[in-house]
Amino acid sequence: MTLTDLRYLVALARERHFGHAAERCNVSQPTLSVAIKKLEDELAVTLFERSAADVKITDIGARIVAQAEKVLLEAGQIKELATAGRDPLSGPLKVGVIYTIGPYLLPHLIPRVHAAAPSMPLLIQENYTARLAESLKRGDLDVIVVALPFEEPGIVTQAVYDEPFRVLMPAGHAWEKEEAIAASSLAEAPLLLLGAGNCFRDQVLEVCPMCRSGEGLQRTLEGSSLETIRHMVATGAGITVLPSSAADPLPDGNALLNVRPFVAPEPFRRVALAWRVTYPRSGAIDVIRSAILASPLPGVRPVSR
Amino acid sequence: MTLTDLRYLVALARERHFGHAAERCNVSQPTLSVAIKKLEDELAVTLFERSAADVKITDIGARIVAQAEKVLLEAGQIKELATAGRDPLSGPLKVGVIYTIGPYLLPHLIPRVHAAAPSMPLLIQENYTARLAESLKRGDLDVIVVALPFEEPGIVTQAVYDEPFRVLMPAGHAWEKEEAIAASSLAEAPLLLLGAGNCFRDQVLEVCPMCRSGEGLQRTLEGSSLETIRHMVATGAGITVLPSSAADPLPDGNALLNVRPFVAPEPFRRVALAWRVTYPRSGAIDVIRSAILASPLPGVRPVSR
DNA sequence: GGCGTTGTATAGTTAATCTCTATCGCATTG
DNA sequence: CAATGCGATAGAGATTAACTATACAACGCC
Repeated sequence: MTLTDLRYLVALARERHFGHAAERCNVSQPTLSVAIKKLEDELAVTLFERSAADVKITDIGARIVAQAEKVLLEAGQIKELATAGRDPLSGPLKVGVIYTIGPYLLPHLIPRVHAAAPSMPLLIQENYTARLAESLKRGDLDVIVVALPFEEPGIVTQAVYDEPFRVLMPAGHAWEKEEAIAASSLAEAPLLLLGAGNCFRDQVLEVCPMCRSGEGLQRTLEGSSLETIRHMVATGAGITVLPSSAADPLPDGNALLNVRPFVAPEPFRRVALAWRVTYPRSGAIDVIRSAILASPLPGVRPVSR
Repeated sequence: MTLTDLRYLVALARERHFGHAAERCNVSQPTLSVAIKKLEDELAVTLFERSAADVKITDIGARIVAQAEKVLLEAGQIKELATAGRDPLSGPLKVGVIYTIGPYLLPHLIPRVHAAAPSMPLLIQENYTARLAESLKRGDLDVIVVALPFEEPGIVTQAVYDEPFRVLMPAGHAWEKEEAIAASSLAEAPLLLLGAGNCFRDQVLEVCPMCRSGEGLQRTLEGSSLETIRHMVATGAGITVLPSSAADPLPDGNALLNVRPFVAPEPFRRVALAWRVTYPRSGAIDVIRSAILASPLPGVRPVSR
């Protein structure tokens, strides 16, 4: 029993004439004849009474035809589902973002994606890189925004932008008069750091090897956020390093805080998109990339593909 | 897209492993692989993300699988319907009976058929032979009980029983002392006849050629029934001829009526079943035949097949 | 970092099936 | 009784579906 057989069956029930039914199905009369006979043999039921005068459907035949119509209807729904699902910009997209990007990117990203792909709602999760990677591989996320380096089997990454680091210090700090800060100076002041698990913490420590080795005065704030740290800096608890997108939006004449770049070569992080190689909705990812690049993130430099 | 493809699809969605899914479908892994790929091409949608680690279903894939399950479920119903409908003794049987048999046969027939085939309800229509024949050919009836001769293209008949004719006369009639009546005598008395269209009327006239030619005293009672005629005979309005099943059930010592056979050779009618050659439920017809033969119709002689 | 393992895709072949044209057989009709 | 209409059947050809064998990719393990 195939869907084709059922189509023949329904056509014959409608036409009550093998020739006409065959024509409607764009097949020859013998083809339809044989198919119906095969169906009857398979079901071990007489579906039609053939006579010279006309073709009559049996009681059981009528019931089976009604069921066959239901099957064909449901099968048609499959094609409709496929057509509707063909558009990579339709259907929800599960996006993951690391904590140190989310608060600065998402407010810009979400409306831009919605404008570009109105029928692609975003389901967003913020988390550590490691957790995002796990969810991505498991299929709980479709695409994630992380900082490089990020290497995972089965995952491809695409750099989107580079983002320089800034030094944040309270108003009245000794370095206030400096134009730019040398990375090596970081060990001299109490440096406020995010907790373990945040890749940005590691990247900052990378910038300041002395801090990493524990020679500096750094203090780790577990379970905190860049925003909390910023407030702490404002109260004079120490200095910190922020990505430009988090540091630069502040009005430069902020009463409590000063932002300074590093001296060249500026340390920076490279932010990338990552998804499973097998993920089929590449169009959706393109939309995300474009929306990120269209977002006004101060200080960032796009990475050409 | 075939039902087989959908079965593969559902299996793969369940197993999330091409090899295991193929095994469950009793096909080789490449067969299933190719089928899924063909489906994906046809629907122009990626249903699964294949990777070394595992097989993930896409969002659209999951929706299509759910729909495929629905299709397969409905398709399975077809087989169930066929199985249920395979029994010729299941489902209603549309039976037609001529007016001069129905009242005497049906009270016996119906309970016997119900006993033999409890899930085959009878839908019964009484009518003239010509009308029954029309309904039978149109498919409004499945089998009819008529008197022979009955020849119709596409219709087969099977004699069931022979039924002798009887003479019915009022008590005190001149022929009361006769053991048997000669057919030729019928022209001498007022003979009450059914209206045109009843085959039994013609058969009676056949018995008595003089009556047919209008030489007798016959009176036709249009729109009447054998029972009405019997009452009229009882009131002395004339005599009549009845089939034995209608005449003999009377207690012989009926105060108002006398029943006499004809002198040999007794005139009789041959009652038969008729159905379309193409009618598939021959088992149902066998049940009807058996039930008729098991009915206590006085005077009738079974006709061996 | 090469190598074995696991798992899917591809190639090539064979077998089944589907569909076609041509024709038969049956029944009705003029 | 020939003509016609219609479904069934036969035989050929083409398509498709299945198999086996093998390639290929990704990961894990010494």
